[in-house]
Amino acid sequence: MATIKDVAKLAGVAISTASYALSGDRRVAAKTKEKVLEAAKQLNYRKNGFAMDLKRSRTNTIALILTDLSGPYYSELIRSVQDVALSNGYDLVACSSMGGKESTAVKFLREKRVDGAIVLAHNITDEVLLQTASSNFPIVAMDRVTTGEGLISIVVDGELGGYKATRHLIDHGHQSIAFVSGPANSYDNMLRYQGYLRAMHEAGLEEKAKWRLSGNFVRDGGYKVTKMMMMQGELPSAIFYGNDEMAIGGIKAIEEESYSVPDDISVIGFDDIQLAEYINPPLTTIRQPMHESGSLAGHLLFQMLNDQEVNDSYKLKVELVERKSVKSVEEVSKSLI
Amino acid sequence: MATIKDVAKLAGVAISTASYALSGDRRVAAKTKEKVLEAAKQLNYRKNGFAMDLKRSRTNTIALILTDLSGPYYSELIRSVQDVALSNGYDLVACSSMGGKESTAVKFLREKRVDGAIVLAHNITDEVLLQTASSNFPIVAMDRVTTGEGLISIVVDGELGGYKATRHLIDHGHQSIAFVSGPANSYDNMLRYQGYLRAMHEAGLEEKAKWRLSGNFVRDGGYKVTKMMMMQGELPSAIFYGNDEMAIGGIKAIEEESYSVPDDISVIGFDDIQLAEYINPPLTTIRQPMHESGSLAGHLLFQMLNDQEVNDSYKLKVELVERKSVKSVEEVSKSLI
DNA sequence: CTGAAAGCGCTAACAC
DNA sequence: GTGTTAGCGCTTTCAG
Repeated sequence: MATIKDVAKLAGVAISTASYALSGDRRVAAKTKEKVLEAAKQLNYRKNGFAMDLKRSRTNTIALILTDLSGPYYSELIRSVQDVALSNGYDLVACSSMGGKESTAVKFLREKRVDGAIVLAHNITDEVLLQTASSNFPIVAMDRVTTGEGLISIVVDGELGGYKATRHLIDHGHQSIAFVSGPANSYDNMLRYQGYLRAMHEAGLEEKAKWRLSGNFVRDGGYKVTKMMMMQGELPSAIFYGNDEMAIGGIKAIEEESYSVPDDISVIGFDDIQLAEYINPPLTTIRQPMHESGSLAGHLLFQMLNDQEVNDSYKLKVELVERKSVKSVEEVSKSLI
Repeated sequence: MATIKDVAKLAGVAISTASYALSGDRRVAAKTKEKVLEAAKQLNYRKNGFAMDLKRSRTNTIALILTDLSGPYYSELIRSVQDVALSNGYDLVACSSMGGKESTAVKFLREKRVDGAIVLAHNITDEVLLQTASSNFPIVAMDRVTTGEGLISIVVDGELGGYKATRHLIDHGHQSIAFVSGPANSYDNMLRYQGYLRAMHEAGLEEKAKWRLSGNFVRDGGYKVTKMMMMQGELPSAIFYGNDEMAIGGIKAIEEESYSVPDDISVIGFDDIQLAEYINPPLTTIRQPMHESGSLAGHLLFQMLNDQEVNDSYKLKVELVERKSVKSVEEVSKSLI
């Protein structure tokens, strides 16, 4: 591999001159520059990125760390972060935290291969974040509330979301409402559940233990849990699934047993993933402000990178998007007559 | 930022000893090692990744380059590449080629910030690929046929796909079949179109110019073009959309005009994106073997990285997945009686 | 305008 | 086992 040294030699100039010429410094004579460029081309010279980063001790790159690069949910988020990065003249790389402590993500953080990071990955411990972040290595954590030096957090108001979802069901006359939760250790899930409880209590409704089930935030979990619920006989009139994936699985289960959504059972989800609007019936759900949060995360990161003051935690509002998977009980009974 | 030098000094050992201790070389005494580790912890020492890469002149990382990180189509591909990378002990970063020559992607390639790359991004020119690839910087290009030193390619048999799709329609008795194409400069599109033509000619059918329209591979394009077609009056009995996105837009247009898919018009797509199975009616389409191609790309890259021989181009088969958007003309006419 | 030289932080011979 | 040292390839003073 040709180095700048080779280029300089071939062009018959000093290394520094070659460097200047290559990086377009204006003080090299046009003729010299041309010579260098020619030599570079001839040698198929490629500058070595690390050497440069090492010297500059800056990478001009930020990382977006996700649990699973292949998850389809993040598209909007990724896009907005990307836009912000681009408009700040920074590069963005995405990497996965699969593999926990050994993952690419953790390596990137620990070894400072980037100038800062946005992390949306629950399998990275708070400890790692706290240890890695510092004023010259800012991190924006999403969906968790850890803060510290150089570490700020953005969360979405899941409690409010849970409340809104449940309230929507109650407002439509539902009294028996099941909650299908995600993993027990999930902070998001807990918030959504708390919102659910608040709405239920406020309306003087009771949560039935047998209608609180866990589907682990995955489609198949929602499916299985719903099947189980149906086998037990007594059914709720509405189900609040902790996320859309589970709701999609749930709807499938419901329809397989020849019940109809929303005629027999109303369903509401959470997230508003892309699929939500395409399934049948289109899913009423709580929309996560992906675009806003990505964009906010990006901006905050750059503010920190530029040593500007930022708050250390942000909470984003959430909204209900009404589609066709919830029907009011009055309407349902009317149509039965 | 503490460097290894600081650690060594605090621990009272030489730099090399510190380095050995930190990287777990077995020849340092347990006690020394402990001292070093303790010092490192105290200083909150983080090793500098570039310095290491520079020294080692290897990064243990490969890049997956996509046009748009936020595209949802690639999930399966990303996952399979990720699996292969992980199981080879390599890290994977994904980056976007948005921004063309100035993009992160091109920078990563030119500056060799990784050991090799898989690129699925049409806005990166063949030239860049050819220039950057070399025996010690292998690149696997997907969806294009450029090859060169250290550069191999994987394509999916689009011609066959186009043929199969069209043939499926013909086998269902359709004679007037429209083709909605993607961008004119798209290689994929061309292949699919050729397959379409081959099937048409083989069946002695004629392509009508007015039924060959371009929807630019986007949903809205499919929608508009279909609307236009419908306004012109005479309708085909089936439409082959160059990709699923356009088909989804097209179906919307068709239904807005109170026609039904597949009762009035049969529709077939290409790609088998996740949505395809969820829309109404579920879309019959040609499945791209995303998982297989990702996995193949990964394996080939590692073979090249390990200086093993590989072919320089691979072509993957494609299969039809039959769902509900195509109906045979006999069935249709029967139901009209 | 050009050249010599000092490192950036780390690894890996090599010598003790 | 541990210390010394020579770079990896580049940028960037500082002299000339």
